[in-house]
Amino acid sequence: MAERAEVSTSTVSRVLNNVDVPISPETQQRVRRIAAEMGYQPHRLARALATGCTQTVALWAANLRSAHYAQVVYFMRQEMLRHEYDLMISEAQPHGNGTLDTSRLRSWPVDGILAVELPRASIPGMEAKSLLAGKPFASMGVYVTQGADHVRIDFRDRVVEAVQHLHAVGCRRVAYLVPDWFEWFRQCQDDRLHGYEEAVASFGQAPEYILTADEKRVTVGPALKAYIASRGCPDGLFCFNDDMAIAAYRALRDLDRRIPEDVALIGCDGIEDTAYLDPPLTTIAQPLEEMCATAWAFLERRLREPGLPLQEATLQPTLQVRASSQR
Amino acid sequence: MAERAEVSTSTVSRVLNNVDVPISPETQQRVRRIAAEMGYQPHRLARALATGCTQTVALWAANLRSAHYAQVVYFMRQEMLRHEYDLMISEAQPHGNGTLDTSRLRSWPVDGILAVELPRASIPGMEAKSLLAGKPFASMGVYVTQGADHVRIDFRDRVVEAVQHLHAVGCRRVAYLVPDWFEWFRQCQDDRLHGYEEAVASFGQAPEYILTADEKRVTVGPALKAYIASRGCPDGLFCFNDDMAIAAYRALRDLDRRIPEDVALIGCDGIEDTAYLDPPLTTIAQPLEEMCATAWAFLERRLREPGLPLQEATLQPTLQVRASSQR
DNA sequence: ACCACTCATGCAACCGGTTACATTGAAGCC
DNA sequence: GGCTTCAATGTAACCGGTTGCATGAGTGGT
Repeated sequence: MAERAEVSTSTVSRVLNNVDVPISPETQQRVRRIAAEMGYQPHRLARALATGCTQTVALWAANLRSAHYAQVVYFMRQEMLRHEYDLMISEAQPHGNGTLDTSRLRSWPVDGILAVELPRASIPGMEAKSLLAGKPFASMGVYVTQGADHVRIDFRDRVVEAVQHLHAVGCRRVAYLVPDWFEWFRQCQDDRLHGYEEAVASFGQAPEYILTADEKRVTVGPALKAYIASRGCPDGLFCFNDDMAIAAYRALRDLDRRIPEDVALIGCDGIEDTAYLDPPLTTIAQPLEEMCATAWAFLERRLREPGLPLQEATLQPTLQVRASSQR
Repeated sequence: MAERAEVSTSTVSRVLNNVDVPISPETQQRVRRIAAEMGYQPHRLARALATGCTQTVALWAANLRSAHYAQVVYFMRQEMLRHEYDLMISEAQPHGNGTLDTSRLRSWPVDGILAVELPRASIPGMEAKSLLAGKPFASMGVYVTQGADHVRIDFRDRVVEAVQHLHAVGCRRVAYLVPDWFEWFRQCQDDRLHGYEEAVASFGQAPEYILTADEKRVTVGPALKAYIASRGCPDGLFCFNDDMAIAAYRALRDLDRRIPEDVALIGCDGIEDTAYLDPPLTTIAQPLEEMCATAWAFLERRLREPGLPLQEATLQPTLQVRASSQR
């Protein structure tokens, strides 16, 4: 502590942290001036060690590679910047047994954790809370995390609207392109699944699922082609997310199916790129900025008041109708 | 220290850190067993405070919103994961005066900094090194950071190849779509600029620049349309990056110009999405995985040996010819 | 038997702050 | 004037580890 040029360290600490202990105005000014002169930066590690609070939160995303999550990282970081917190990033790495790998997270002392789309945490009996050793936790997204602060994106009504819209423009066979973790989705109460089933039921079609091994484009495209080759081509396609929809563009083009004339297409998430596809993709856009701001507000509040009752909010995505579903 | 059930804290520390002080085998086993039993996690803050090393690095990206940087974040994180380091993310925020805002970075005690594309740092007299208060530093990308470890992507030859390829397929007026920080680019020795100028000179065309206010799609598209309206349409377009190329797709479509028949298009960076556009975009793909691995290796080495001479590497991107430039 | 020396481990200072508690000096009250 | 009270600041313990140095128990040499 070079401040000893003037007074003792505890006084300095009190002044700079605005502790509510009375301090003479002259001393305050002197300390402030000296600190400014020498460009004093309190050592955050030391402070964190003493106070037990690091001014850092972790963002835990299901899949950092997708543009959708990149957007979430972006917005969340803007939010952190405003609140003078730092952001560590992590990726959800499911163990073989279906639990989440928290070892890396636990090792770094963050004050709290923000998570996006942790499907498995929403399965009863697998609360993320217990996995995280009681760290303040807020989650966001479609999958509701049991027993934790959560900002929910309620896709159901928009999916119903989207699929009925496909029917309205003349589609008579609307399939759902979806990763084949099918049982998970049912257990997770996936809104999209329910919305799709409700919608097709409303116009008397049986649900038709096109399953793909995962969400990667290199596997989705071939799976779709194979499906069409063996069972014929639906005239409407609702996709689990925009990434899969983008893969579908290419697969359909390779098969000489026109969008939207032969197949009308709708995606999910609202990735910016989809507006630049040819034709522009109809998609259900998530209110990411609001989602991030709300989740941060929840977490920040809980950091201050750990005993707070559960905080929950539900946000509505919006259907953006573009040319891929217009006839 | 709950370990006092057995021995004293210093011994525990020595055992778990494999210090080269002789320790009896029984003690070692006992300590290890107890530690395992109680799931002991050394408190990283405390360790960091004592050792002065946090096992954390910051990644500093020019623009987190773009899919290109999202990829970099992704690959870098994979690299960190392998090496048991944690990653903080930051974004380069240029001050009004052209320097970089390092305050957020300096505040959190990371061991070192990785940066991607810091154009201004490559301008003589603005070395990033001095800005970072001597923190170990490695940069990556097109813009070479003066006086710092650097992994360079050398675009020049590939850009020459790309632009000559446009000429070879019949383009006679190849323009360069580029953000209008034009003076910066010259000062930064931007390879793309030099490559473009060299290539058009090789077939006797004068360079033609289409300047845009920034790289955002919402501004690039209108700028391109306005340019074409006033000066006519080039038959070949080389784009500063893929994001701008994606914006160009839409603008050209709106103007009823076909790709590649009316305008042949080439982008830069190799964003995954570009393969799914219609037609798929010809692009110059950066070897991101290798870039990240090399930059990490440089930084890691410098953390161990601060006095090391400058480390530099140059990687070659690859021209991926796809339908957007084929006739 | 004694000394020198090595092996194994404990002690205590330190990293750079925060904070409960003690101390000091001056003002207020009877 | 002595005693209480409170404002202003210093002291020291603590956060949870790491590490230089000291100590004590064996061991071998003479």
